[in-house]
Amino acid sequence: MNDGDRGAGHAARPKRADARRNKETLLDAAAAIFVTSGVDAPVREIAAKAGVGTATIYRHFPTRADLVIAVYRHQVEACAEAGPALLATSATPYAALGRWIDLFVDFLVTKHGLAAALRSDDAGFDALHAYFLDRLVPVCAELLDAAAGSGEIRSGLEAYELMRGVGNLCMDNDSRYDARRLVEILIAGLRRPH
Amino acid sequence: MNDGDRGAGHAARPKRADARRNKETLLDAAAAIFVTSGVDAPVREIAAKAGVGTATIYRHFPTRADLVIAVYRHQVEACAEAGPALLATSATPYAALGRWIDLFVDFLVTKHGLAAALRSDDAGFDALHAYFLDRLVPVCAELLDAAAGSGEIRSGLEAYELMRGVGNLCMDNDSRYDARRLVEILIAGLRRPH
DNA sequence: TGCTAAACGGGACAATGTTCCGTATCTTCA
DNA sequence: TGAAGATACGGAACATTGTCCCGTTTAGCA
Repeated sequence: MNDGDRGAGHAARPKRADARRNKETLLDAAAAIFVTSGVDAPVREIAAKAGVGTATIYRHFPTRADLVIAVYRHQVEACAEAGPALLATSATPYAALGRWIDLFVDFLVTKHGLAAALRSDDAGFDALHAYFLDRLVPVCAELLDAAAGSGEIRSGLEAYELMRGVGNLCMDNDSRYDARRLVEILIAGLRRPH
Repeated sequence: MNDGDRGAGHAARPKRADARRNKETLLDAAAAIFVTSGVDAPVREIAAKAGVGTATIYRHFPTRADLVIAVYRHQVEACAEAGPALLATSATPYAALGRWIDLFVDFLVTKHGLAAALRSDDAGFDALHAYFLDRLVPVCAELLDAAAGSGEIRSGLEAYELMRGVGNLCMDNDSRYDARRLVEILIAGLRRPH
């Protein structure tokens, strides 16, 4: 789906060329700023970097969540698509689950403040929340179900809850804290006692 | 240690009675506001509830962390003191660890935003962070060491990291998320595979 | 009762999110 | 090619909140 069209069948008027250009510029600027200042960087900072007014940001991305989603969409999609692939190539479903969670963790820990935003019950982040849910929870559920089906893990934990827990464990940049290790322990805790 | 004295040996002039009174009033007001609006409630709101000016808050509690610590000091102390007691009365060190973590979770989940503040790398919360560390990490370390010594859990995880992980799992009020369950899985993940 | 230091309160300032409106620019159509 | 209308823009304006300052009040004491 391109920026110029409307997605649905009957094509309405395409957006103006300068608007499309600005949207691209904003995405690049936001991506750069997010790396240095996190996803909570001031709107003015992003606008300045892109060389546009603040209103332009709100016009293209009504909420901050929309901007965050747009910036990370590619990586989220890649993560989502990796799920079935891992399930097909790993020795056991549980191994696939572990590897997929690793991917998710890798994604989260490199994005300052993303996990915090994801957790936030601030209304402005609802869209972000919903997007991650729609895109990743079903993938996780598939892996979880497979691992439960093979008898490797206890059942009864919702994918939603697991994802949220992993996200919570990752929203921490402390130097004496290793999110990967904690997540690994959490996943180990899923194993059915035998 | 009372509010009127200086703690150390040579007693300087005690604080004025109205100052002590205001400090008490502020603590009560803050406790009430924290319940309804979380520990991030606006300074003005707390000041208004207590019927004092905003500057008075800063005078008594230079950072928000100081206020939060003062409000929850009793509960934190109680939690810290429960550690050795549980170790003495539980069937195994691992059981004691589990029960103590339960206490900690109970404390955290009932305080909106406390865990988030604890996690925050915002400089203003350094004191809060340090206090929790000083007071609770040693207790946790004792339980962890005991459980490792009895061979029930894998060793190699710092108490600091575990506490932080548990704290992270608890900073979530989502209705479809149960922090206790996730923490239970995490603790289960500590068990030495056998 | 009057003096002094402590404490107070509310306004001032700064940072940031959000919205509004006059202006500039693109697109279309003749 | 040159208006006309729709679209998008930019920055100022407003709201919220944390933080600090300063003139005023008050408690403690002689």
